[in-house]
Amino acid sequence: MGIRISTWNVNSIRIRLDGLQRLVETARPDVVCLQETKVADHLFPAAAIRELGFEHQLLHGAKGYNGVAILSRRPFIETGTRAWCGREDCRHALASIDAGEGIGPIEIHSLYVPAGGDIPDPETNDKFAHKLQFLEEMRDWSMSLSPDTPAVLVGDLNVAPLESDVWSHRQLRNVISHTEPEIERLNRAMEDGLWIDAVRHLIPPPERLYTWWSYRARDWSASDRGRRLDHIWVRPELEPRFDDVQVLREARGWPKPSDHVPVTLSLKD
DNA sequence: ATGGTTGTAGGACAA
Repeated sequence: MGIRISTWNVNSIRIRLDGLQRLVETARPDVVCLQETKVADHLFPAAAIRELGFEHQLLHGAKGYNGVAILSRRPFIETGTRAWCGREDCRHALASIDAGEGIGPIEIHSLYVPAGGDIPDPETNDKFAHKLQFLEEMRDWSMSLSPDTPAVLVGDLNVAPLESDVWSHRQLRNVISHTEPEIERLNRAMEDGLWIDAVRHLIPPPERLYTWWSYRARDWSASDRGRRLDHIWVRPELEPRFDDVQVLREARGWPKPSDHVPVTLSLKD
């Protein structure tokens, strides 16, 4: 049976329902993890999404900003949310789901790391300080996870760590998402066997790979000034289950696109 | 060169 897990920063779920349907038809996910749903739970378009086959929905949203969700064809075994940096700002939802006979239950985490504002100085920019603190907390949290439970962490981590994750390492090295302090902290959160970057395991550098293109470009595809901000990490024990990864670049060209595209991981039995 | 666009809002702010 295996399992297919998609992650997508939708930048408002209510205006991305057509896109979600296209994602479901194209990538055939069993589980969809969303970020930036930008809607309070009682206004979430649950019925329309149920129609797409996702009967089980874990919502963790707020009015206007942030918001994460996990949509599943299969029942949840357990669900939860987590507050980061002492803030209840709807950036993390988790659910355990049966991934099939050979794999068993896995814990799936949908995460939305703060973007961090514009100025890469934690002294003058509180948003950047928050982002760095969040990334530091990711290591502590990762080390606290049970070593027995296979886990997958997906979402908009808002950091493009590798040179081949950005259109120009030189021009972005002082731009938030690709600065040294962010990359250091993101790497610390993965090191020592905590997580494997599943996407780069299956599509290794130096191949360029992006999941986000700014809305501000005249022609996003022609200029192709993208960054890989959306990630899928898995605990090392799941590595033998890797089957395939798909970055749905074409979604950036859909009508009313999000600025992020979906990423899908297939795990096999 | 310090722009440009999208979204939630129904003005300013976040991304």
